Amino acid sequence: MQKLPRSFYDRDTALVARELLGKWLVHVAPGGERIGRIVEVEAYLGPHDRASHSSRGLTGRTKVMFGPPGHAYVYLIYGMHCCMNVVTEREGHGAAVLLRAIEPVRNIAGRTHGPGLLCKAMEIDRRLNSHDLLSDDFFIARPSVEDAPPIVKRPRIGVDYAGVWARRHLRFYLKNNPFVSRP
DNA sequence: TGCACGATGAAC
DNA sequence: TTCATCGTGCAC
Repeated sequence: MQKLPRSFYDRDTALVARELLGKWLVHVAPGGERIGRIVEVEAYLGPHDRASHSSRGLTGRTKVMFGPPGHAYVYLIYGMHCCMNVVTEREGHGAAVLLRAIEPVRNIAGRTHGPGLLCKAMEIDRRLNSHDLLSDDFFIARPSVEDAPPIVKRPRIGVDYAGVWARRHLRFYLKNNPFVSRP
């Protein structure tokens, strides 16, 4: 298991999204070390992407997205669920990858097939917003044995308000994986 | 200072 | 299809 370097995140967001599939999300949480295999993600390209939070510019909430790559962007949605993103590209760009589903690897209880459920199972909340993913307690790693299963591309979920951007195939998941939120 | 609205999940 | 529940962004 090898921690991903900063340079992994400082690249094209859709490419980073695809390459995050199969990687391990690791959180050394109070309840123990929790590990999940990333099986579903969505790319949010930047301020020009109408589905992205960064399309409203640099605000209190989105400042993490405009920060340096390799940090966690965690926010509260619908007043009750947390969603976790990984900041990508160079500082100031405003892009991120939403983690939508994981497959349990170690110490994972409950369902994981959705961004809110993923955070609950991984013990991720807003206290981890802006946390550096090159830290030792919260990071993403390349597993010692990594396969390369086929990747499916689909429109993103829940962004119908985004016009033409809602139709872009920026959601990626591992084909036939039973832990994907919506096959 | 007030208010409409979610990158969701669960129940009906 | 409906609803719970509250932080954020923007209107006033």
